[in-house]
Amino acid sequence: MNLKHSKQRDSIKEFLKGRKDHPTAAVVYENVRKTIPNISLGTVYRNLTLLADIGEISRIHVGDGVDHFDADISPHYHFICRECGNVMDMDMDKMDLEKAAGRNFCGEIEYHTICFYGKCEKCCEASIQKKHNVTLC
Amino acid sequence: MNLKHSKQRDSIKEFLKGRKDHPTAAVVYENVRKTIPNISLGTVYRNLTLLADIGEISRIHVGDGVDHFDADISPHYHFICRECGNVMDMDMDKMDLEKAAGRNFCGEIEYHTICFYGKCEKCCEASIQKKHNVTLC
DNA sequence: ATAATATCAGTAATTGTTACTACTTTTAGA
DNA sequence: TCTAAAAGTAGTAACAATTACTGATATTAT
Repeated sequence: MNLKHSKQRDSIKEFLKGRKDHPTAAVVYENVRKTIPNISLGTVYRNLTLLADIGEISRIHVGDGVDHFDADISPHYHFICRECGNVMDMDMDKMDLEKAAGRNFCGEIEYHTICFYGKCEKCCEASIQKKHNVTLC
Repeated sequence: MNLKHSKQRDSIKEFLKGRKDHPTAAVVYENVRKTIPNISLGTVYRNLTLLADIGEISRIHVGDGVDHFDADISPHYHFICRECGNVMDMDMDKMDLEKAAGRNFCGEIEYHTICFYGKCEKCCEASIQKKHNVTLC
């Protein structure tokens, strides 16, 4: 393997592993800067791309125009709140859809993604509070 | 409704309706230009966004960094060829996944998308031809 | 008709991401 | 443990997709 060690890449990977949300490159940059103040945004992008390419992290497209990254590479699905934009994991098994999909399809299906969209728990509570003008404890 | 009529918007909608693939804004622009030569790319973007917002078309994110648009707003899933980048419809029923997903989730699920990724029929054939150095009829 | 306003063309600005360049680290081998 | 090749880096410029702005035009209700 022609990969060399770098503390920048380590920090990026470590930061991602400590998060359960799905940060963007900009968020990774802002946070890794706390330990490596002069790290470059380009370095963050390059290493996120590299880590995703070699399969150590995964890149998530949720439709907000920004790439998100996830240290959890086990197969799972995502939920995106249309209110606050948060990306969270869905606690459900991965579906065996590819066999069903392949019945009417002549190419080769390699993998699939599912995104659920709606309003997350927090935003649901917030809108109830707003509607009834009360504060839940 | 504070919507006024415009031939630009009509052309955009009509072009989209005549396509079974899922063109990008740039492709829409290039084609609508054949009937309205001095239409602006900004107008295409604005109207695609407007039509998507009012639900007359849908915007598709497949992860290639470019937005695709689809005049077919009936619920269905997509396949994206990782070789040629084509976006096509999957001929399968929409799954009832939201009930299952909601069991361990406290927010409100409004809709979901599924994207299958792999190699399309054409690209499969092309790679077989390349491997065996033959031309299929 | 005409006034109000949605829409337009053209262009500038913004945003997320990638490429480039000269300098710095890492690491395998003498 | 030197040393030099290769990978990595910071900083910045470039890029591509998209959006915002501006003054002009088209549509529609009255």
